[in-house]
Amino acid sequence: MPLPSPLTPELAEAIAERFRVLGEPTRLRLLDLLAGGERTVGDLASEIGCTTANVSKHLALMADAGIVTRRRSGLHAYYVVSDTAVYELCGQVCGSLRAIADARAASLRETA
Amino acid sequence: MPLPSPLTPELAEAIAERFRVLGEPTRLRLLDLLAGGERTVGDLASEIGCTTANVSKHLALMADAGIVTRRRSGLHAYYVVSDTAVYELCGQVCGSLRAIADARAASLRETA
DNA sequence: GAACTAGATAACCAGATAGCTAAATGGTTG
DNA sequence: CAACCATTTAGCTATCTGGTTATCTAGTTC
Repeated sequence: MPLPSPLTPELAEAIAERFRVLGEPTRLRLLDLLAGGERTVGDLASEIGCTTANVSKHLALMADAGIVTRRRSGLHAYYVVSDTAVYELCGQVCGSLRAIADARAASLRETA
Repeated sequence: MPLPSPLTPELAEAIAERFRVLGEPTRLRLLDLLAGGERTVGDLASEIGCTTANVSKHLALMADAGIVTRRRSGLHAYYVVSDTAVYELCGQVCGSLRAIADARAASLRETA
């Protein structure tokens, strides 16, 4: 299933929206903590060091985006990552960052 | 080279920043147009339908991020994608979006 | 049902940013 | 060097959003 070319504004917006969800460090840290399995809001909040209200908002946003899902049990809400492709994305971005840093270091050397 | 766990705030910010660069539909459309090879600013601007000033700013931002590089020749500035991994990222995101849409459609059917 | 707890939501503020117009820069050509 | 051209930058506005505090909801326990 190839992408339309030129990319339509609508599809560009849909893809961009997903990137925006991932473009926030607190959310990436939450996803990282969730890599070990489901966790509660308060648990995540205390580990990250911010308010439960804030964490709840981030998780709700990611749930809307289809990245995490929620399971209620008693007083607690357990969140789990439903789209594990996000970890691949993060890994690939790290690869790019490393490659760019290396290239810049090399160009500094040859200019010197 | 594994990522540190838990993800440090600094690395989370670095990864998030790259996602933010991609989290803008106009930039994604520019990258799509650049998939065919290098193009000038005015060329890209007229194809997308916005001001050259705006396109120039977007391209400068992506150049800072190491995604595109610039080549000046006479009056023109030719931009080209230097980190082609961005196309992989977009493709993966499209895959996720499709999977999520399918899953939601399926859950609608079974609830009905 | 009253007190308590976990989580969600509302209202608000501060900072970031995409877009515009206008002005500046750098290169070319008469 | 003067006119011109493509690109960049500056200044501005409107919008969006991450974080906070305060309030509300829902489930538990006594």
